[in-house]
Amino acid sequence: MTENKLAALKQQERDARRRLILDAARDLFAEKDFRSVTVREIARTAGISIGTIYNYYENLTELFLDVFLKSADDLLARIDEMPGGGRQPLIELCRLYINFLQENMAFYQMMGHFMIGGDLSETGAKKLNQKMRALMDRIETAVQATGHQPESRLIAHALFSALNGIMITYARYPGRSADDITRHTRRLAEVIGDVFKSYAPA
Amino acid sequence: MTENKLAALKQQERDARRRLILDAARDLFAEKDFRSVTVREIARTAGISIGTIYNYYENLTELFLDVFLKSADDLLARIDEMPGGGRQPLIELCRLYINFLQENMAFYQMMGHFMIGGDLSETGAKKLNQKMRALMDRIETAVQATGHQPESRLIAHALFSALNGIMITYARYPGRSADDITRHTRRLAEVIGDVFKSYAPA
Amino acid sequence: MTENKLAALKQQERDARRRLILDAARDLFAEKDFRSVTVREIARTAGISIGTIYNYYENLTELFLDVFLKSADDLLARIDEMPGGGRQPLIELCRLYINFLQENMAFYQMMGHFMIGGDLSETGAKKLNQKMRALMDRIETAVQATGHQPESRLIAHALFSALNGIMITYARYPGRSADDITRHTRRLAEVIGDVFKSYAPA
Amino acid sequence: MTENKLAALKQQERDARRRLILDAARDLFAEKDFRSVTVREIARTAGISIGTIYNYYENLTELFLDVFLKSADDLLARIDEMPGGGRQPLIELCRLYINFLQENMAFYQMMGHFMIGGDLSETGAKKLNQKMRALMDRIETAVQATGHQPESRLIAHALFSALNGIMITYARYPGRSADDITRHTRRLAEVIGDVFKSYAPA
DNA sequence: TATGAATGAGGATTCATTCAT
DNA sequence: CATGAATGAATCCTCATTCAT
Repeated sequence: MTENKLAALKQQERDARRRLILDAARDLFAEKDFRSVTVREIARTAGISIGTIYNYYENLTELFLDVFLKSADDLLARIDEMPGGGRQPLIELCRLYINFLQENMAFYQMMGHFMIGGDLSETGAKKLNQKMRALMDRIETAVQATGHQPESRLIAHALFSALNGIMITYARYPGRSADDITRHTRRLAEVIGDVFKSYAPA
Repeated sequence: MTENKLAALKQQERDARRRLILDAARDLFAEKDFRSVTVREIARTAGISIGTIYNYYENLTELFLDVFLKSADDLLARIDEMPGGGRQPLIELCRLYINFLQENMAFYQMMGHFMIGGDLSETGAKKLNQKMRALMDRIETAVQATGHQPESRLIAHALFSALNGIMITYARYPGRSADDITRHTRRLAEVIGDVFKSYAPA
Repeated sequence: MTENKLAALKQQERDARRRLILDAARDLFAEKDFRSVTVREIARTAGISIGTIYNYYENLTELFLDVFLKSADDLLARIDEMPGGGRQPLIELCRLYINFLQENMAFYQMMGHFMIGGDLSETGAKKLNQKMRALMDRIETAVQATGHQPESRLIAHALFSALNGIMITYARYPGRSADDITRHTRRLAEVIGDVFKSYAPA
Repeated sequence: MTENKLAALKQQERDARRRLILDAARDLFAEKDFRSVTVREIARTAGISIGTIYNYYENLTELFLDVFLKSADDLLARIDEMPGGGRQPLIELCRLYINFLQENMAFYQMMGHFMIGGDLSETGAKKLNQKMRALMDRIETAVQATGHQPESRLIAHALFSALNGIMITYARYPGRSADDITRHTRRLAEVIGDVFKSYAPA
């Protein structure tokens, strides 16, 4: 029993430090393109040494992937906590997602990155796909709630794309204030939500 | 007058070489992530020296921006050449744009890049914004053609975002064949076109 | 007395663990260049922790040296067990030595390493030299048995060198099968043995 | 014609700088194990930047190989310049080779290194083998001159091994003065030469 | 005494940019 | 104006060793 407790403590400490690294990375991703974040920076931000990072992650890619997965978990949790009583769940979901993206710029950056080239390991790719599917399930459910039974998956894909597109296009529109951008992207999210809600395929 | 001619000739030659560099860059962008393309590669592909590239462009960013701007010009030209007689101009536009993106992966990659971090110069940012506005004008026109007078600019933004989102999400979906992806992205473009076409704000 | 027994037991345990480390290192050396073997690998192979290794050895060099010394002991034992009745003891010795080297690649690698740069401590160097002298004694004895009384030490040196040279030159000749190499090195050992056996200085 | 001259000059300059790098590497190899020589050190010693080295060599291995090949050329040249009138060409050759090894410690270090693992490219391995064969040809010729017609190649291999072995065993015998070592290794070379000269297989 | 996470200097290599020719 | 060799800061990652538990 004592051993069990000790092991549990060790694991807790390990998790804590992993979290430290993760958060450091996230903080940096909020400031700039995640691709230009270096191990040195992460180490310095986390207040640990470079070598320690490699005790927790095989390489930078694995760390980046973990940030992505954890962010996806956060997102899924937020969706699942959404009050179900709202009368416009689709639009609510759009708002929620776009707010999330705005706070987690790196999430969609990584989505694009890993989708395209992102030298992922076999298992890494699997984890990624699993999260993506889980996310799509939530969206599809919301789409179905608007009355679309057939083609609901396809429409979910389209909606997901549309929301992502907002970020790539306007997330940091040069020359606009952060507030302006926030307001605009939210407005767009609502429009898109409304557009999809109203959609009734012939 | 002779001087003028000479100057004109010089300018022509200059333009020709600029084109050479541009095309070399584009060819390389078609093969891989534009961020991983090096000056050396561009020089080799263009059959000129590295130094020459720096005679035509201040730095790599300027070159990349120029590729983006020229691609935007191509896109605008294609849109303006679109046969106007079609009964579904909005859907046609969606198809055209998504086809364009698929052939010009670097275009949307750069859009994301410049929007987010892209260390652009003042003038560079201006040129970029101008092109984006021109593109948005075409989209707005198509949106208005479906009957939306008020809010047409906002809807245009939403549509544009939606189409871009398709690419970031599905352009190179891992594990799918190129054909599958092409088919799926086109299908999504049509769905989005249809969704927006059918939209009639309350 | 109890204390003595306890101390003896402790010592036994200590020796056992030392042996564990040693054997792990040897196993790894059989697979690859000893210079590329890491402490981590040794610890993992031995099934103990890194720290423990440093409880038994000051540093990696000391461990490597110990492997060398133990290998030398093995070699000496084999030589001393050689049936004395053979009529060609010199050639037998050559065969034995070359077989040993082939099974203990690390032995000759380390010989070269320690002879050249090998940052050995004072005591380390002493131990090394002592073993080398012991080995040379055996060779000299075999040389004398062929009739060479004067200069026998010098000839022993020459013979020893010659045999070592076989390994550095042909031990892993690229493009040859392991079998081919074994056959060739043995053939060379015999030639060298024969050459030295036949030698009668003017 | 002017162009030809210009090109020739360029090539000369290129060769000169290659030589600069090569010599820097050689100087460092004389001081310590070539495996522990770093790019930074070579660059500093040569008085150039790190990047420049990579303009002349794909990677460190290629540079090391080049040092080896150039050393081999030097050796072959020395052998071919050997006065042919000597009455003991075999012993002369042994002396020459051992002197060479003593001045070019890295040569036999690399021989061992490349023979064993030395991640050589296809072409690199070819060049290496070619030089080795050229060297062996010289030795075989000298062996034949002592009267051995049959088995001369095998004996040449044995002799070559034997000479190399001198270096690995005594080149830097710890605790001996450089002079002592030189004297001893030369003496051993002579013994080995004499042994092989006198050899008459049954 | 055993543990193994933390350390960080040091490794090879890359690449945008400069500048003498 | 074209050239392309030289530059060197910056990249990721490794690994012997230490030390608190």
